[in-house]
Amino acid sequence: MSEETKSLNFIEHIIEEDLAKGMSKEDLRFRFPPEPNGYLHIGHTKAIGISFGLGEKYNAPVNLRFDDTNPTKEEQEYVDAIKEDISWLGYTWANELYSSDYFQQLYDWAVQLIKEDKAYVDSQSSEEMAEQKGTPTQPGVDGPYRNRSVEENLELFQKMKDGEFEEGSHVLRAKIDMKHTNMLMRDPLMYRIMKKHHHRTGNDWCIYPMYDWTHGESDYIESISHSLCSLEFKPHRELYDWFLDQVVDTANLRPKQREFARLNLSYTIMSKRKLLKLVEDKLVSGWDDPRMPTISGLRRRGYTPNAIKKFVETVGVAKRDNIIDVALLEFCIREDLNKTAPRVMAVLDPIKLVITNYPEEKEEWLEAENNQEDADAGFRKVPFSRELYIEKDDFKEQAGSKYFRLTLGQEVRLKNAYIIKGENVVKDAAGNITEIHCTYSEDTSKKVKGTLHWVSIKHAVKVEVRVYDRLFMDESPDAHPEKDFMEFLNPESLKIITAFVEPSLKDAKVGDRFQFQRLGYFNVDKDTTSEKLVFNRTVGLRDSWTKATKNTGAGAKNTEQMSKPQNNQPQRKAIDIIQQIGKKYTNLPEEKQLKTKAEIQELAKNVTYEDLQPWFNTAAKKVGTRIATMIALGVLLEKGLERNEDINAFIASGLEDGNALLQTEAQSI
RNA sequence: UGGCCUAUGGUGUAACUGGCAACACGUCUGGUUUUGGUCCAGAAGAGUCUAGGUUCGAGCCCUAGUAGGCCAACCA
Repeated sequence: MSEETKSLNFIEHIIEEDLAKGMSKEDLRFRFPPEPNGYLHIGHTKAIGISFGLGEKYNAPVNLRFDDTNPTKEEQEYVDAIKEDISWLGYTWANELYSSDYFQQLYDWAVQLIKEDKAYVDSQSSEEMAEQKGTPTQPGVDGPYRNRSVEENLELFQKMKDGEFEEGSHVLRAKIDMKHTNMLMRDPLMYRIMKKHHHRTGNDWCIYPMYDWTHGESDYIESISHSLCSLEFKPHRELYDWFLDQVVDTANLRPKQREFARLNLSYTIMSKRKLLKLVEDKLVSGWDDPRMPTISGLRRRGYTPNAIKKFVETVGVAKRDNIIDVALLEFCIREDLNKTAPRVMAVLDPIKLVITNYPEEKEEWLEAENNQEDADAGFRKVPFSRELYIEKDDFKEQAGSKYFRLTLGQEVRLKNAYIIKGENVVKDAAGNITEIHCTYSEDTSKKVKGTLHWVSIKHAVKVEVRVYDRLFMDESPDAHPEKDFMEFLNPESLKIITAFVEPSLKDAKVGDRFQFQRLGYFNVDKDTTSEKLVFNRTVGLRDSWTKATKNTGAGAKNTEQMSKPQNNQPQRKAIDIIQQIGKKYTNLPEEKQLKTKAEIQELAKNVTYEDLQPWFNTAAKKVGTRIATMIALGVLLEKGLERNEDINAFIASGLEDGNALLQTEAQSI
């Protein structure tokens, strides 16, 4: 059984290499280390997907470790939310752990470092220390307390621990090198005094370790083989290794930190601080507002774990900064929901349709397929009667031939029901259409261009629908140094609509997902009460009609419909094709070279000197391109092109070139 | 005026040990369709940042440049 070989990302390559070099598969172990100071967002999903994905791939344990070394910011609420989000995504951690579990061990190691004269207590203000630290371009200088005796350091550190000092009066620093080119190595802080209650250790400690001192040692304690984090921690790696050097026993596994580029999404912000501001300023309803990029927001919006995982898998893992198009996220959720969401009919922007030849009191319950993508989804009944709602957009008094929907005199199909023909309209005094009158025919076998969704007015259920658009109108709202990201807020990111849905939806439960046919995917919001159903629009269907009309000047209504730059060229120029096929000329086997040469000569007949001339400056290294240019030049000269300085210089350079093929072509001219 | 990292279609990611640059999204055609959805078939779009070097052959190796990112919290 041959497995399909999927290409590996750079982290997987590193692991495979380690395995090849003798590391045992059983030693593989990963961790996801969130700080419980906010909610997880789609960006974290990438980190989660990488570490937990690796765990699944190699059948290795993955720890969930809360990095809780700063009691002023961290709260139990966030711990609970993070656990819920990871579970919801479908991942299982091997152990639930906390950096605070290791406070004693960390303290003991710190004492050991002091005894080895590798750490010292500094008693200056943070301003003084910052000054001595220098800048990225200027080395730092040693502070006055750097050479305290081991005994004094031990005593001071003990007193720090015992709570005898005020916050800010002393810190413990590693003694490394104040002139180091990496600023993180300029005697980094290991401990600060904080007389704060900690969500797990209570008031046991009044000194708390810093991230750098904590993280690598925690990895070591847990025997994490590969400690994966985002790119901005790259400079920390040197310090991570230095701290490890001080405590690692070579008999044990030594963790390895590797960094990948974090996920950025277009039209979205990921900073926890900025997301918090949206919550605090009440611009959104909370961390789980369906417009938020948080996992809880996406969940409430109707996204599925599968879609999110697929998305993370698709964006890949590399080391360069990226901005992923939200269209990819939308593709992933549509792809998933298309297969699973039951179809129903709902009218969001209703106009009354009267079927004049349908009896007043009659009603029929017609059979409707729940999901044609899923053979097991079954059927339901939908009520039909003389008076229906259809979408306003689905009718025009008169329209061009490209309009497939209802017009006067034309026939369209009502989904799951009959064929109707527009007859006339009723207007109010202002000239607005209030009713459309039509006649129906029971022959449903007819071929018609359009199919409309509808609901029977008598049976319809009135519901609230929340239609979301992107929160920001700029592709990267927080990438403008001159402008605040808040300036780009989209005032129309939420539209609350009263809509009518078919009665089968009456019993829908919070979280249930549906496709409102021809409109999009919707789910039942938690604000739903026994009185009122509330739906969120998860994402609209792909809509090539709106796309086509807006190009002809109908105008985009919202930012989702904003057109992207179109980059279509009617036809490629002959010279471009020549350069393309010429590029690999020297790599080709001889027979193919001949074929390619003939092709170039054929194409060259359509090339002007003005097209060709710029290619004379092609870098010497790009021999293939130069050969192609030389061949084409030959054709032009044969056609009667006059030689000039540029041409002669180009031929001369070809004659002198080290490449025999290029020489030959130059000689033949 | 330092150190580190990165550079491949519009976007994201591949390309094994150097061998005709591939996949997904997006875009555009056409077909099927009781969803202008899905599905199917196809197309356009890349001088692999620049200039040198090594090589029969470079996206990949070397050198120099350019551009972008990160680094000066008692945050993580």
